[in-house]
Amino acid sequence: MGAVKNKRMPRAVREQQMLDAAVRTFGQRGYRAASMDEIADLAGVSKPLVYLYLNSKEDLFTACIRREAAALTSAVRAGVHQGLPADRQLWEGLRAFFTHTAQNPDGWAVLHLQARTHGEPFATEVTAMREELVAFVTQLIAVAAREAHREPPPPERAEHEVAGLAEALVGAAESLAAWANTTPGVSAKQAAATLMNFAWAGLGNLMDGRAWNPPKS
Amino acid sequence: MGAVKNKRMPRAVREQQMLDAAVRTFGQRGYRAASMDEIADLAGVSKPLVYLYLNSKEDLFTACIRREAAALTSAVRAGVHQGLPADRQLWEGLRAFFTHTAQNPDGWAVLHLQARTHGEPFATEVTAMREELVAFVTQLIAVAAREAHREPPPPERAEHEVAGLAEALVGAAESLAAWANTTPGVSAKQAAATLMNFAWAGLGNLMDGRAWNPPKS
Amino acid sequence: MGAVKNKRMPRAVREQQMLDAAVRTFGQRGYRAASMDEIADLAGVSKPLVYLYLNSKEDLFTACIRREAAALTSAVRAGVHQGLPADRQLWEGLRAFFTHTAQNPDGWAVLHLQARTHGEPFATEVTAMREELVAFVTQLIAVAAREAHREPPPPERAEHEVAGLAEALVGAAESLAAWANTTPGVSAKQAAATLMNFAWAGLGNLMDGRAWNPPKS
Amino acid sequence: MGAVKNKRMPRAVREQQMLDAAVRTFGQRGYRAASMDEIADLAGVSKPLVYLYLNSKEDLFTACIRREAAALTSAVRAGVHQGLPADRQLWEGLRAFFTHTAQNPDGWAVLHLQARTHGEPFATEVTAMREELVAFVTQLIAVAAREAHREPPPPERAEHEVAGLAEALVGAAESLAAWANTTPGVSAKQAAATLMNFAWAGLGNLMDGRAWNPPKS
DNA sequence: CATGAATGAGAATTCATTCAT
DNA sequence: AATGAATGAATTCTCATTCAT
Repeated sequence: MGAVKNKRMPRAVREQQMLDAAVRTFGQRGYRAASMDEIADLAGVSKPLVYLYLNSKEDLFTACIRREAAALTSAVRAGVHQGLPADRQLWEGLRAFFTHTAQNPDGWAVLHLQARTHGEPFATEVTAMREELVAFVTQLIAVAAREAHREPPPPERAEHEVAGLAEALVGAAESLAAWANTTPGVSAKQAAATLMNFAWAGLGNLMDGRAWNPPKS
Repeated sequence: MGAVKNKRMPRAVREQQMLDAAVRTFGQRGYRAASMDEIADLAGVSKPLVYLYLNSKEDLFTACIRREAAALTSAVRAGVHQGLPADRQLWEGLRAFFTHTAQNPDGWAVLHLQARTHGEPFATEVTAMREELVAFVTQLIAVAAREAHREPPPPERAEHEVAGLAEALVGAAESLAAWANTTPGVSAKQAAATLMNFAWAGLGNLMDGRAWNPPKS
Repeated sequence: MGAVKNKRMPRAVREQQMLDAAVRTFGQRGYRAASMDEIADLAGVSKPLVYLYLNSKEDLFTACIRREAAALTSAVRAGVHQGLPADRQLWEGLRAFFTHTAQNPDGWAVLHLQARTHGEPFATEVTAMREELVAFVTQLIAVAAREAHREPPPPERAEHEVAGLAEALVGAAESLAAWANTTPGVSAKQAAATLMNFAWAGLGNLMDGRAWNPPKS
Repeated sequence: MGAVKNKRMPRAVREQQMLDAAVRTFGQRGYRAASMDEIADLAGVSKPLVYLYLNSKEDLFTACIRREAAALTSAVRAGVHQGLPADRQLWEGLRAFFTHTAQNPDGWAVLHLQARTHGEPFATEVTAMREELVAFVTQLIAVAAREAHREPPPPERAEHEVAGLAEALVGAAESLAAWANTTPGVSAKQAAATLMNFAWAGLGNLMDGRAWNPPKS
């Protein structure tokens, strides 16, 4: 069982305990495999109470997604200090992102794996967060362009490219994180640096129009 | 329902029909949410036949993973022609990758999302495929370095850097593919181009020693 | 259907109802042929409740065995009054045994037939009860020998002979009980008398050294 | 797999192979737990052939019972030589019985455990065999009475008593056999002698009217 | 605020049995 | 004489969800 079975706690506290238990369970077992029984047990309450506060499994999962998404985006925002040069801002953002996800593996699993793997009510929830992060990167690019005294790329063209870039970055980051964790002699910081390098060069090229051009065929 | 109704087919054929149905169902619903009933229905056979040929849900899922992994790696291999310059080879590989995943969205969902989201028997299956792709990319990077007549960096340092790059590239490709599949208006070729651009610049920079260096803090 | 319909009973009560239904069903149909559906119906509850309280078919069967074994051994013990002469004690024990098995034919079928017919988790359960009965009989035989003021045979030889007799007696009682239960016109008392007669004569002969000796061949 | 998969054998041979496999499987797994698949496999034939020759699981089981019952009764008859004194005949009969059942544990399990544990079509089958054995013992008692120049007990009274005795004997024999098998220092022959003693003394008493009488209570 | 008691609906898996060849 | 292909009908077990207190 999880928390000590304290009787009579204010609702807000109980709800957080439930969400803690739910995030942990969903993250480790997956949405379908997680059972309300296990979650209630882990939270140290009875099942009916979970239903009373959070309505249904679907709603509970949604609540998890929202809480974890909010936590992640604020962690990233909190890590970045306006006024720094753009590359430094990107670096700090990446670092905050990696730190937070590493410290909340279950929350990250919920956001990245479970929420995307289980159909429509949930995928939409994550999209909001994703868009927020993309917006943040987009803005950084604008800043970088200004610093370089260059015109930012026309928004239309940029949109897809930046979104794709964000996807690529997250995927690369995940891969690198897993790889760094399992390869001796590679530190998290080194992995982050590799990624930053990768990203910064790519960004630079894109903004300069110095693109690699596909052959005709 | 899927195949034309029923009637006495040789085992090999039936098995493929079942795998087709299973990949589709697993890819769309997820491992847990997919029911053997639905799969059997979609394959146009009765459930017992599915069990007779493929033993269990777990085995069926594993068979799906293996088939799709094999299909993907051969598609990539088939796309690449030895003898071309390295950038061209990378481009062809990426294109083959994105094309294949775009044409087999369910298969890709099985490999990228479902197999990784559902515990141990399955995650290991995908690892093999992943390693094959990483090895392929690693080798391409080596070729590229040779072509550029540049001095290879001291082996120790290089090894990790190249491996990290390969990991990052594959991870980025995986994420991008999923994104391209679910984002209307993004073609496989565009996705490939985005990534290629991104990657090539990063590769170039790194090989030139023009690396971005993390601040001290 | 068994109990009066349904409605909110304390767990202990429900569990006994379930065990009643299970013993009846297992005893009549056999372990494999009995279905959890039928048991739940007979108990007047839904299947999930049976699983909630008793875990699995195997556990349910084990619980039946234990309950019936305990009931039988206490019935036998309760029937015997210390201080009586040995033949009288044996007689009371046998009577209690046959009476109890006659009144609980399903329980006896579970113990004697089903538990022994269905593999390892169960056979072991019955062994404990059996050993208790054998110990009880063994001790009675010793008492009888003392009462007869006869020289006990040299311990080494005696030990095996007494143990063998006790085994034989218990086995005979077990078979007779099953037979009496299924043969009309045979009362528990008659069965007990037949066996007592049989046993007492054999015991007397053996203790007098009037043994039947196998031919050489 | 059992027999080498010989093609094209005459029906009679195949049938015996099937019955061999069936007896083994039924004896070890029990009637319900034995699957036609396993039996067919063990016999080295396809399932449809089993159905072609033996119709159904029920019929197959019945055929097993009949074959094993016949084998057991003829073994006992063959062991006994008319003309010997009655005690000697009983001894030989017991010996033949123990020998045969020890050498055919699966067949004996089918007859003694499975057939009696699984409802009506089968129980009746065994009854025939049982009656034959009881008749054999009854006749021996008559012989013994004649030898002792005593009147045999009036048939009516005898019937139940003798049947009960037969039951008790079988039960005792089984117990002893199991006990002898698991207790070091006890040979099968000793066990048989213990039983013979037990039985012979009991028989003598019964025929003499020297019965142990239950108290009034 | 909190829970013990209870269930409808569905999940995976197995099995005896039949057809068409 | 023999079999590969196929299924209807159970069976065990799980789960999200609700009452009554």
